[in-house]
Amino acid sequence: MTDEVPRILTVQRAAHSLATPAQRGEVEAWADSPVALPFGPFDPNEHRTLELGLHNWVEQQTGLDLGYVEQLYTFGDRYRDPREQAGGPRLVSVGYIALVRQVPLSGAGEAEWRNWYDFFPWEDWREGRPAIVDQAIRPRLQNWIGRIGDDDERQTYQERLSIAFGAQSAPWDFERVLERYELLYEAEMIGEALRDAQIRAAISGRPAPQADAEMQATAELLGTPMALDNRRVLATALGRIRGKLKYRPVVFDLLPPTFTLLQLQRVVEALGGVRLHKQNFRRLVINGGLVEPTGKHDSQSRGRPAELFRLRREVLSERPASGVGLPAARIIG
Amino acid sequence: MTDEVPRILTVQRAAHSLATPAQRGEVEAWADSPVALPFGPFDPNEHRTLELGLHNWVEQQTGLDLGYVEQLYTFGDRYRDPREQAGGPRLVSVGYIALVRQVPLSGAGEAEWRNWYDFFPWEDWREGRPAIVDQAIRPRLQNWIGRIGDDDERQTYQERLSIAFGAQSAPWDFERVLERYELLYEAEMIGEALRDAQIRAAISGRPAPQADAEMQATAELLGTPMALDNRRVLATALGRIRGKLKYRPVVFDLLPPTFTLLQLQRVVEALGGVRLHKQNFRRLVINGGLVEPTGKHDSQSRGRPAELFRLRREVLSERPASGVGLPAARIIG
DNA sequence: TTAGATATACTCAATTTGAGCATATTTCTT
DNA sequence: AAGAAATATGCTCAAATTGAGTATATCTAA
Repeated sequence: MTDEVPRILTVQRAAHSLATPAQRGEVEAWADSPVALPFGPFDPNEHRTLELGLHNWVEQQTGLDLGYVEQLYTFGDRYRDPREQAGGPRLVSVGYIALVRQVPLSGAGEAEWRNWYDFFPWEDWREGRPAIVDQAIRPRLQNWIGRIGDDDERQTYQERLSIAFGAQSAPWDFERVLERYELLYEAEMIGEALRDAQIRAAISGRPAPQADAEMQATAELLGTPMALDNRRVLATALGRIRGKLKYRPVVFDLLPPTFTLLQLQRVVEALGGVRLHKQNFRRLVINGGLVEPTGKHDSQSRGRPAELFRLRREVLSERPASGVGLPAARIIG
Repeated sequence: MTDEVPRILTVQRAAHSLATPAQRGEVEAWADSPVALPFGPFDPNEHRTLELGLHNWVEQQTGLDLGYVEQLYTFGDRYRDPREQAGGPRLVSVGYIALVRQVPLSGAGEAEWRNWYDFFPWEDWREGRPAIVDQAIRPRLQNWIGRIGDDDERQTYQERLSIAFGAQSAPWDFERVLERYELLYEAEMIGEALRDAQIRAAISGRPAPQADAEMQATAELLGTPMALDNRRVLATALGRIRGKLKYRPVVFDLLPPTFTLLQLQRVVEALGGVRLHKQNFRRLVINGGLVEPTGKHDSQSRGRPAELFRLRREVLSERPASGVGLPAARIIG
């Protein structure tokens, strides 16, 4: 994070592809986005574990020394790379999440820190409900669903819309980042969807579908495209992090060893995409035993100096919180 | 589940291995357990997605038609199969969880339902704290850690012990199934650890380490071994399910369409490995809007007939629960 | 010197949780 | 037929947590 902006590390998409060189020439014209998540091959001879391989090429591409990482998801669908050949090899990617403090970058990948809400402008509610939701997303999705012929199918999509983007009955669920992205992709409102349709057409020799100016404009409203399905991967990651926020002390990797409570709150807010009630937030983290005061004070700020806190190491071994769902139900014994 | 026993589906381990036939002959003597999780190859030509591949071979091996499945984790460490060759191919497995009602089995895999606490006897606290924890596990682990020479390393293991198996400061955390399994494996208290040590020795030509009678006895106390690292995979799954239990309505796949609240409670208890307070559990699921009454009653039971409930479909779209960790902190706006 | 900004303390009602008691409706035993 | 045992369900009540403020403290900038 810098200031209040949560950032992800991107690299320039190297010219790698599963397609044959011939196809590549033909298809490369459909400008794939050069913005990619850091990625690299897994070499079973070199690396004892997937995680060690990860550390290795992240270091090479970005100069970054990762600490704690966590496996995210394994992506193996056909045509993740739309240039993939039927009958050819499959691109299977094992995604990992690492939370690190922002540091200067080096390495071979032309790495860059980017505001992750550039990729999901509808996910940041810190300044209130984003206008884009009601002005562009909902009406267009509703329109697209309305045009579905089959009754059952339309019904299903209608329900997915309510779940993903909320409704009277269901509030906006900040964790459903992936569901939202997938709906937008299926409705071809996302840049990648237009691009992939073009590529598929080019490869199969069909005439390229025409994306009209309005579709293009919508796609531009809906954030920066990424290479391949990287934005989908990123959506999965954001959802996962938001979920974890609730029950694991996960944000401290993004903070210096000592920090003020407002700094902590700002990080949580940035990841969650919401504003929190300040006094109650303090009470929660202090009474919850997550942090302990250092006695020192921050001098840089505008008003009354804030006390510096540190993470209570013991938290990692104590039960961090017991959630509210099913068996928060009292355990007997 | 049958009655109060949670079960997993196992198959007979087919004679598959990454080792060469020559090595296989040599090593097959170290009787690998025939108890395995259902598994199968992924064929990118056949299957559009990993998940479709999964459905396919599960059907073949067990005759089971899976509904909802969820990706668990991808396992790619070297020597997951201890017969693996240095420089040879790597066995990478993408694990999935499916929750299904118990049905009769068919298929080619000689599938069987087995009590999952047969594999983790220390995880079932429904009849109180299992004696095995204090009589066998803790003292032996403590002893093993005590013999570690390096001070820092011993300290680290001591902390892992507290986190995994609890201590004065930290209570037993029912979700840390994997941490517990890994400690036991590292301490060579688990059957698989003894077996893998033997196999590694045989392959490298070193003299086989002698597991004395006491180690053998301990290993037998600590549950049924499985093929390869399947028990580790299973530990990961159990931990994941227990985590999900808290904030997602995940148990209903294990119940008939209508059920009594006690049935529901028994399922939750079986997965969680704990007993719950009955009246409060009712209040939680009813007031939480998870279930709704059908008006019908169960007639089979001993005492007063229990009302039959069903899952409220709407729950799937509503916020299921908002957890307690960090930003249960009130959202402003 | 004061306005503005920020931090922190404290209050109070509403809600949720933990623990239990009481009552209702069955079947089983004698 | 009369309990006894088992199960389901309703209800209470104190303790803890949460939601939403108000009040006060301590700094910087003008």
